[in-house]
Amino acid sequence: MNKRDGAVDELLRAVAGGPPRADARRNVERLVLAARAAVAEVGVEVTAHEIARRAGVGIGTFYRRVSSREALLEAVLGEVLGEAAELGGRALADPDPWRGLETFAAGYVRIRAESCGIRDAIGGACGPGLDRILGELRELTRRLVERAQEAGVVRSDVAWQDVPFLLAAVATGERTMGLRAGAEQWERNLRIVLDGLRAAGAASLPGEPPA
Amino acid sequence: MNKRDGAVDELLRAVAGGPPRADARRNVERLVLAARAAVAEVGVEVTAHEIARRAGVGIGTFYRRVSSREALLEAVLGEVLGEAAELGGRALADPDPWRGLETFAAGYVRIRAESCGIRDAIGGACGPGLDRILGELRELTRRLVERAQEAGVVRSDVAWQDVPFLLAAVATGERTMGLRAGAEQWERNLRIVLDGLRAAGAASLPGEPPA
Amino acid sequence: MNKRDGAVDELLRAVAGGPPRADARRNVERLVLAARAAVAEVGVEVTAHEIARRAGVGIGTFYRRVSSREALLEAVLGEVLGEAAELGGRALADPDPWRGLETFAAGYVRIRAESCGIRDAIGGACGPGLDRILGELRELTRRLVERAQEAGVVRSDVAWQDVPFLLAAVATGERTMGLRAGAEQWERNLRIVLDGLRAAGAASLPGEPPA
Amino acid sequence: MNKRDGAVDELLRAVAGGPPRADARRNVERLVLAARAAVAEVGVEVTAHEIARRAGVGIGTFYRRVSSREALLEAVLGEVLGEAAELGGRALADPDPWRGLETFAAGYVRIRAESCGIRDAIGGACGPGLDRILGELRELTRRLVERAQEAGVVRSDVAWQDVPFLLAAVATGERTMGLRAGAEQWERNLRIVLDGLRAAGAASLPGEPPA
DNA sequence: TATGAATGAGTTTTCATTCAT
DNA sequence: TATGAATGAAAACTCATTCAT
Repeated sequence: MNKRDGAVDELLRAVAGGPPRADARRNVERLVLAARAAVAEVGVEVTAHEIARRAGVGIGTFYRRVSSREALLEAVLGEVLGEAAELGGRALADPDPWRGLETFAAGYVRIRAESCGIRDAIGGACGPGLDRILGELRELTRRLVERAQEAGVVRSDVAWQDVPFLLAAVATGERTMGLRAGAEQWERNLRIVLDGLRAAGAASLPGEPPA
Repeated sequence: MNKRDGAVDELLRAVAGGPPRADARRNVERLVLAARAAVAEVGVEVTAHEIARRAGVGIGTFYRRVSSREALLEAVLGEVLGEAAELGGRALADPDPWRGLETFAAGYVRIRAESCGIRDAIGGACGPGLDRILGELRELTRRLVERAQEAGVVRSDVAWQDVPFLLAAVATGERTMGLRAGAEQWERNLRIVLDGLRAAGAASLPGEPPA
Repeated sequence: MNKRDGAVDELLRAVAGGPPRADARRNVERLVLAARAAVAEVGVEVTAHEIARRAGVGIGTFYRRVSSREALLEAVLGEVLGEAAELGGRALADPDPWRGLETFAAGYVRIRAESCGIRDAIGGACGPGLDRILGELRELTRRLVERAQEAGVVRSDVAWQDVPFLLAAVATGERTMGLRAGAEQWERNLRIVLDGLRAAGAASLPGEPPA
Repeated sequence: MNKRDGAVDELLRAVAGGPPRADARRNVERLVLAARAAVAEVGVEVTAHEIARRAGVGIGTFYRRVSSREALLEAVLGEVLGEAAELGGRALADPDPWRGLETFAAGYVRIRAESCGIRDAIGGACGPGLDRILGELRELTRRLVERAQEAGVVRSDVAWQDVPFLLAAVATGERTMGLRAGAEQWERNLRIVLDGLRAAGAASLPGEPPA
């Protein structure tokens, strides 16, 4: 049972009392996978029936395993965040503080963009199931940013809490102001943001860092 | 009748032949106002009934005045964009190219944030009613950015088309990674982005600018 | 005020106390005319607004003059029936009993077909406003048929009350069984029916004539 | 599963992949039955809710089983036409050409009258689901009429395509010209029409037969 | 008086969720 | 247990009719 199964386990625990049967686990896995693909393809508004169909299970099984459509989406989110945390761990292992931050930023943005529809929900009013992974992710972000600041490659007026918001911002929608984004638009955005984060920055930031 | 009534007029024109009656105009205004507030509060998915209720009119009046829920949202968008364009004009009148861009950026982000729910739709598949105002806005953005580049205060590897995407990104959601944004979060984001846009930037941007 | 204004007068009487003003009468006439054209064009399901628009009056005037959409359709019906009765009178003046019946039949079918949508309602649950004209029409039919029977050109086992039903049927819909009717289909139908009515007929009719 | 279940099967096939469950089939049958009765009673304009109520199912089941109100009406039509075609087959098996035609005519009119509201739609712009059965019905009609003409018992100036229109005409409404039809009115009408179709007929028909 | 603005019940349809098979 | 049938509360939108201007 690797780290990324956390979301699946969460769901299984929520229902059963005894140890989950093998087929139950398989169905939950299928549902999470199908939901992720479906969200990526048609957006967060996918219907429960559509997800069940893609997972190859009946709608009855869907609700027996998942308790609600929203709970499943939360589980998908948990998976995505788990991947982001893994990535954060690897980034922290990079001896170069700036490169580590850069790597994490790029990966985080990409992962987030892939689960495009749910991104609005990320960090939103999530159930307690996501608290642990979110906490982990915050801790990783804090360490990556502070290490980079100590190394003098990130300006010191930035708080580590600013970074999640900045990264959340990078993956914009397909279109704005009547313009259509190319495939690399978010990479261009990220470059600007990272350049803005470098030590060079002069004026101090307004307001307080988020809590 | 000031410029910002454009959207209201648009809707009135779509239905009646003669000059619109006072009460009709009042109701359209109420509807646009209510829709804007409702979208800001509960998101683009507000129901027609809810908007009608907030505007204090019957559902029949809603559809008589507005033809469809989507048309009303488009009108709200038109209003928001109109305000942004006004702001852009004033920014271009500022003799300092950097300050002009900065002013526009801050205002644009604020205006956009106020109509938060529709922001995803901005620039999306809008009806022709918005084409004119979007074109105007693009032209303003182009002139503001190119003027700043000619003055050497914005890095030259940025395309003016990047700027709308960067600004669209700045006003992030309330929460991310379990953190809650303070009221000035978008201002902090904007500062970083603007610093990233300054001439100092070294590496050239990847990919192609959006069309 | 000729005979065909009966329907208009009916409506005027239903509302006003004193003698109807000239413009009131003009508006009712317009409404009946517009309703007739509208029904012929788009069917009985025309909306009140559409009729008002075609008549060039407001919807308020519509209801002030007409009391209800249904009442207006009934008035149209009254007009149509009035024309049919006029025709019946002329047919009775024809010295040839068979030719008289034939003329009436053809005209009645044509008139009925023109007000195609309301034909289902003809004779249906009409208000008392139509009773007089319907009675007149029945009397004319009776005399035409009985005169022809006395002259030996219509079989005697037919009751005059059968004829309205036979004629009502002749103007069929545009399509049936996947076939499309030509413009003269009802004339072909009528010819068959008239031939069936001729004295030649052998077997007596089943059941009782309608009351 | 007899022939008359064709319409039910059609609807079931449209939704499910595997073999339909017993309760699903029961509900479709109920819906088709209820729709048929409802149409006969209140006309084609019956609401989906009303049909569902009569069938004793929820509105959700209505749409799960039937896809749309119109599709259900088409299915009802299909059933009716199926019954007519069966009857036509039996009529063709009758060695007496005239009696065969007579039998078919009577049955067709009766069947049609039962689904009185949809009769306007018969042959109208139907979906492809009805094309086959309509074609079958046309072919039967053609053979019945031509056989009778060859036997010299139907006048030769009639085209077989006239017959569907004539039969469509026989089943008139309940009331016309203020008269109320007795139960056998359509039988009386049919007798006249059939007598008109007999070989005796003199004058040739006007216009062209329908295509 | 004529106008047309406002009304809201009613229509078709969708979809999250429950429950019988 | 897995299935998919059934449910019904909305949602968008229409239209006959009333009422303020």
